Amino acid sequence: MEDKVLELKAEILKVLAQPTRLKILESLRNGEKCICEIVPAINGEQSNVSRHISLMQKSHLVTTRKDGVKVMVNVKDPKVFEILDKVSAILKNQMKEQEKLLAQI
Amino acid sequence: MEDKVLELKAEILKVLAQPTRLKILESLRNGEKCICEIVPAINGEQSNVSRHISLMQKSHLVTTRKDGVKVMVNVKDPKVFEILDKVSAILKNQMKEQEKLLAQI
DNA sequence: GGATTATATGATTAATGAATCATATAATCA
DNA sequence: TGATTATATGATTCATTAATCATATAATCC
Repeated sequence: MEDKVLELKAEILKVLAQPTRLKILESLRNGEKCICEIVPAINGEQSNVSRHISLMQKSHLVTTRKDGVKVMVNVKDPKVFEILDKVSAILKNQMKEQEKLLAQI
Repeated sequence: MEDKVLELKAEILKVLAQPTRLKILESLRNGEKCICEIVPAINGEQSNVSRHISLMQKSHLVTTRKDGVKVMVNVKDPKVFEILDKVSAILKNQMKEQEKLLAQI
């Protein structure tokens, strides 16, 4: 695979690879929310949440639209959630293996 | 979702979110390779490849076994490739949108 | 117009990570 | 044993990034 494509893929993954952004994305599973709803939902700081959403928008993982004073945020491609679910599945498998190892003690 | 779980998910994604590691993983799609094969396959530096593989092993994304002097590397969970494929799919969609925008000019 | 609410952003700090060079360890073979 | 091949690791450098505080912008309502 070409290097540029790999870098683009790495960039997308990098945006996903951050706990606060994962929290924000999880809070958007049920659809659009404004930033003012996301902040309390994830117990975050306004300026920090704003920056993270701006970053995710720049990398085209979320879309935003203005509704009066509010900025409504939505996850653009549901495949994002499929990726997060696959990561969960990998984590679960890892846990199972750990349990097996523990059982041998 | 609990914070600790989100951090674990972010850690897995962080391991994937690096071009050199993506290259290594892609080189392992067809199965086990020793580090000495991976280095030329991705046109990388020996010490760097060694470090990246060690890191992926610590986060349980690859397994390693010794075969004489060689260290054979394998991707542990094929779901990793499914994730990489989903990222590719997202990228392709993004490209398509860009083309649409360009066509409007 | 002034107050309020929602969002954005500059500046700073602290932490993390990738690459590289040099060198160390370790297994194999002649 | 000595040479060779494969891998690991310490030290360094450079770059990136998350969080936070303070403040700025911007829309809405009274």
